[in-house]
Amino acid sequence: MGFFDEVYKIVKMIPRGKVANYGQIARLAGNGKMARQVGWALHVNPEPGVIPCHRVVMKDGSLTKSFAFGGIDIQKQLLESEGVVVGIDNKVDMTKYKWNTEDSYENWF
DNA sequence: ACCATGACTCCAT
DNA sequence: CATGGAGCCATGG
Repeated sequence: MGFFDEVYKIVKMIPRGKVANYGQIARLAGNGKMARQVGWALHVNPEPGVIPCHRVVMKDGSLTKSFAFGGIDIQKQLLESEGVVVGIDNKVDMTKYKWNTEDSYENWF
């Protein structure tokens, strides 16, 4: 597979304690307009413990309400267990926790 | 091939 | 800041 593999590979690269948004992953996978497909890819092929999909959130930091591993509360719990503070409105501070791919070149060095 | 759906995002109100 | 509509594209019926 092409796009899906890229998505899984990239999601696995997200550092612990950081989050990424769908559009960002889509762009890294080669197609900046596939944000929805990224979410769909994670939804149909969730590999708990392998793909840290709880680190993928909306562009504004909102957690997805259709999280497939038990709900938004589980995702929130997983994030906080990694040190990512989730607000009462289920949002994270993107300016503080966003995965900076620019500084992560070493990942595909 | 067409239509509906969706873990998205952008822009106008 | 909240909401709604439009654009987006892969998948499935």
